[in-house]
Amino acid sequence: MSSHSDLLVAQIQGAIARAIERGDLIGSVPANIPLERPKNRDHGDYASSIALQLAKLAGKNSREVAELLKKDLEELPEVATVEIAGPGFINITLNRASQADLVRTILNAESGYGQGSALAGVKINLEFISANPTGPLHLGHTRWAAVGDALGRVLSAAGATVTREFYINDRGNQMDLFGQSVQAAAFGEAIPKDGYKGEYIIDLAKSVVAQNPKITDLPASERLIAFRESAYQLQLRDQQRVLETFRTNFDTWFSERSLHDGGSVEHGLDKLRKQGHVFEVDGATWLRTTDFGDDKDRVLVKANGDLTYFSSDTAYYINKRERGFDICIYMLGADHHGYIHRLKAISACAGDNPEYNIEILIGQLVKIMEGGEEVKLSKRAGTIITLEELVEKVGVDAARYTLIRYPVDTPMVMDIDVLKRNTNENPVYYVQYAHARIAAVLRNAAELKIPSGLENFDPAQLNHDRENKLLGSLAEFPRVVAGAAELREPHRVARYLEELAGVYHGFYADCRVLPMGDEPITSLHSARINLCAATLQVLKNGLELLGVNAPERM
RNA sequence: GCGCCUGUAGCUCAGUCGGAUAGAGCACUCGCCUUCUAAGCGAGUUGUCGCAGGUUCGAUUCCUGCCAGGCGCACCA
Repeated sequence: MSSHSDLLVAQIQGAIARAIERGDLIGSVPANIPLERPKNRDHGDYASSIALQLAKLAGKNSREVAELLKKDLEELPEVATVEIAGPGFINITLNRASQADLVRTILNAESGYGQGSALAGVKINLEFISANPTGPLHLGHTRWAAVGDALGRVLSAAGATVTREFYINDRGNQMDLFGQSVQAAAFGEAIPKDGYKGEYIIDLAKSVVAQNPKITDLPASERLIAFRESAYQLQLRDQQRVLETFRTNFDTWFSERSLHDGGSVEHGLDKLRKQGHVFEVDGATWLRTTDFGDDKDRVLVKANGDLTYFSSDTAYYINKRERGFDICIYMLGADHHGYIHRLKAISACAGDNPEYNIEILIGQLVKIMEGGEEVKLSKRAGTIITLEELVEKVGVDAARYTLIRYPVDTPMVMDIDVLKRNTNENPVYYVQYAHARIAAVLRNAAELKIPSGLENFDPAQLNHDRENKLLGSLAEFPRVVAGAAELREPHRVARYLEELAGVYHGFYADCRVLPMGDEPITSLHSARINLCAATLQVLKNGLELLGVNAPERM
């Protein structure tokens, strides 16, 4: 993916090196050259403020420094003009035809356009949702289902090997309480206090009994376990089914129990002991997480011999690392932000680098508004609205897109009424509409038998301002994907697509693509059709990264 | 008390590495469909980037303090 920006950066670095050799500049060549696409079109296709940074060190006026670099840039065949503006900005305008050649790059790369290699060779474990198998997935899980899945796609696009993992919290008191609740429902008894309520418990009880009618005859001790285990399996399968319809697929469903049954917890404890961060007080076994920024030490084994949930966490982290993952990403809800320090401390206690091997992303809350009021009721779960209910209301595409388009560290409000609307207010339709519109143009072009292959593509034809702007946006895509992966922020892809859709609509309004009436067919028509096809490809690739459909017709 | 997150237009929000005149959508005003999807396009109006300092050529962005809001601080899971 060699882009114009890479080319320009390399040329600027070369120019600086030559200037240093001549003695015009002192110091070394900076590794990072600032190069941006200016908001203002008068500032060229690309602009760099490098001269302002170098001026200090060189003891020269920054405009003088810019002049030193100007000639070298002008030598590039791809560059049309170089201007020095303001305090010393270098504004670069590309040769139109060379910029239009991007269409060729995109159409040849197809779905590969936008893929990069920044994370090549890095094995990432991406853990998200990780709900208890004791009830339906609700709104909080839904945000992660959408964002986590999109992040997985974006990281893969950056070259990483990604494993999506769902940690099943299938151990502990909650499971027992769950079993008791389902059993009580089966016998029509009162749900134990602090037990699970909601219609789904009754449905589960019916399913469990239907599956195994003899369950009610079992002796009490066996019966409770049987209820718990059957209901667990049914509820887990229900979560899997719902996630599948939401287009969120996991590579690994990791059971907390398996950590204990497989000896991973003991193994983890051993490892931490060897690292020297385990101690005993009051009969309990502790991990000295305060050595690494936690505000208090944490108990691994209680005085009564029981293992804490925290012990599972440590064992799980160590297990992930031993499975070969370089980076373990945890996506947690806002109510778990207190876990950041202790999880980082686990990594440090295990002898890893907590700045690299472990990352914790915290997602803030989601609220749903409908008819001007907050929606809280859920028929199924009794309290909070479920993933399935949200999808029933607005569909998978709108739900996924809306959840992804905001940074996760800010609380968000989903307005159901807006999501049902098919207008500009609803960004998912805006982007999808652009895709469908282009698809229609290409269908018509094929029908008119206009030569449209790349062999008929003359980049020099594309010199309208709108075409130029569209090409500029298309060129940004690989950079946007790389940035989204690096910063773990898939919403950047969504925002980019909205901008691209807007730029396309502008082009469409001013640049007629197909011949009118009996107008003769020219190479401009062919060129524009190729530009449309390239835009279609980028919209499609972008939507694919979000797991949102790119419809051919709307 | 300690910790995490947030504060940008009337509303909902973008704005990685500090850059030129801080951007979208909605709302409001006005234009554009007898030929490619008007679910669209164009033009206009809207700001003490929470407050106060600091760092520097330059701060919405980085640092410190304060104010306001959300959330969390178990030998629960």
